[in-house]
Amino acid sequence: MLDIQFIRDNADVVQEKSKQKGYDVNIADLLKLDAERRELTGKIEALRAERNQLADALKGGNPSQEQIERGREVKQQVADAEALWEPVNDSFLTLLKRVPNMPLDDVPVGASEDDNVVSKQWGDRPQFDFEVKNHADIAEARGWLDKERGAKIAGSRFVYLKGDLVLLEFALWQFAFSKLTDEAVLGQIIRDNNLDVSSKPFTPVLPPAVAKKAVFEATGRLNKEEQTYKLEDEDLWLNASAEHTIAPMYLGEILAEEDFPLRYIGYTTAFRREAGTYGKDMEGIIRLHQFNKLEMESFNLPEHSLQEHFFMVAIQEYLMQQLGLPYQVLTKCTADIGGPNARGVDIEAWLPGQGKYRETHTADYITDYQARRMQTKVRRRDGSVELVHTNDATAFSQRPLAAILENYQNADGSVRVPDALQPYIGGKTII
RNA sequence: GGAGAGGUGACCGAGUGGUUGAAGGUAGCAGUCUUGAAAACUGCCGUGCCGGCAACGGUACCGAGGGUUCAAAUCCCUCCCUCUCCGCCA
Repeated sequence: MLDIQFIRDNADVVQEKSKQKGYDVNIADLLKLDAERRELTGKIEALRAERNQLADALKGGNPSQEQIERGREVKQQVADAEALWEPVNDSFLTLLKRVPNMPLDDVPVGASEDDNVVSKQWGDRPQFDFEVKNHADIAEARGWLDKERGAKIAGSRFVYLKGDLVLLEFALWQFAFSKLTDEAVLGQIIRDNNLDVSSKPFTPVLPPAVAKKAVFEATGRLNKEEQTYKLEDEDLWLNASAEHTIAPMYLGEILAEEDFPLRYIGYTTAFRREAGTYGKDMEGIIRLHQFNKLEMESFNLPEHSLQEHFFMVAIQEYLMQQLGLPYQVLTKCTADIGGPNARGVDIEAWLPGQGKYRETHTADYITDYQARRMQTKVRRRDGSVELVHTNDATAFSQRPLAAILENYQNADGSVRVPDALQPYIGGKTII
């Protein structure tokens, strides 16, 4: 959520930029509620001050009947004032939370994902002298993907992944873990991209796969009920990304400046209901209800967070380059970056079997928007306290597996293993 | 699942109705001393919101939410969590 003081001081900008992101919020209404809330707060605090003074005067004990009567009277007045304040406060908070983060100036203004800007393309698309297949056909032919039995057990969009594809997936995780925990590798990425960030390695983490509703709400990620699975009879929701359970790790905490940046590389199985997307992107493993993902999440000092964002994108590119997968980088437009984001980048891998680029990575630049609700702060060396910045980005999901199958396919239906993954799959060169 | 103990500031830890926003200690910051450092000593040292240029004032917060009372960290209720022992189990 945004700082209300910032909204008061920049009402026009906030209104305009919210509109650019496609958010229908009325800043004038919000400020009216804000003023009303402040006025009522003032009244309540004045009454409380009176109550406290009264109690203070009676500290010795033995209050007179008259004093007790007066105390009751003030108490009732406080209660009445609070009853007026509460609905105003609720409306105020509801509206405030609805105001999206402000996009940076370099974010293209757009109305839909069609207005995202391709900022870079890398790699040569492979040429084939046979009819290329998509990853689903390749995988099903090899017995690596069983959708029918997955559906029998758990419903559509749940699958069995089997055989060498499973080994390839774990090779992908191991590959990423080993690079992101290697300070020398990170240092090289930083130098190659002229970045000004720490080379502190990422800490691997296996977070809880579920969280309480209040925690999900605090992350500001709108995990609407139609998108998120809930456990029956429990106040627990299944995560839709490791980010959802790693970001709130320091909920309500004040961290020491010298510990920054705090970098995590977390693995979870994620669950998404994907309501409203049936018939869209259904092939293979592209949009399943259950998938595995390795996610980068870091907590940063405000002055370092933008560089950290670029660093995460650079890491994503490095990983894709190591795999030899052609990709393009998208600077997402205002309509597509999402409410909490000030900037967003997608990476799309080339899928020859489909003849198009498909999203495999996202990088989110969130400033303090998420930290404000989570109340995750840093105590600076001078003793002052301020909100941290959070950054997150995909390291790998399972989608790059689809890209590997399609880009590295052979005429006989086998698949060459990218050089970078071979050490992590027992030295195999072909599966 | 059963029995018991407990959740207080960055950390440890006092505090069972009013003079406690909270003793004491650690860490941190500033200083004295020292060639320098350490030690010792002195002072400062929670967060949010409202008002104020500021000094400061008001208010809220002692796991969360309710309640009792003129007055709650302290009493009552519900929930969450942690620890110990027993049971069960990957």
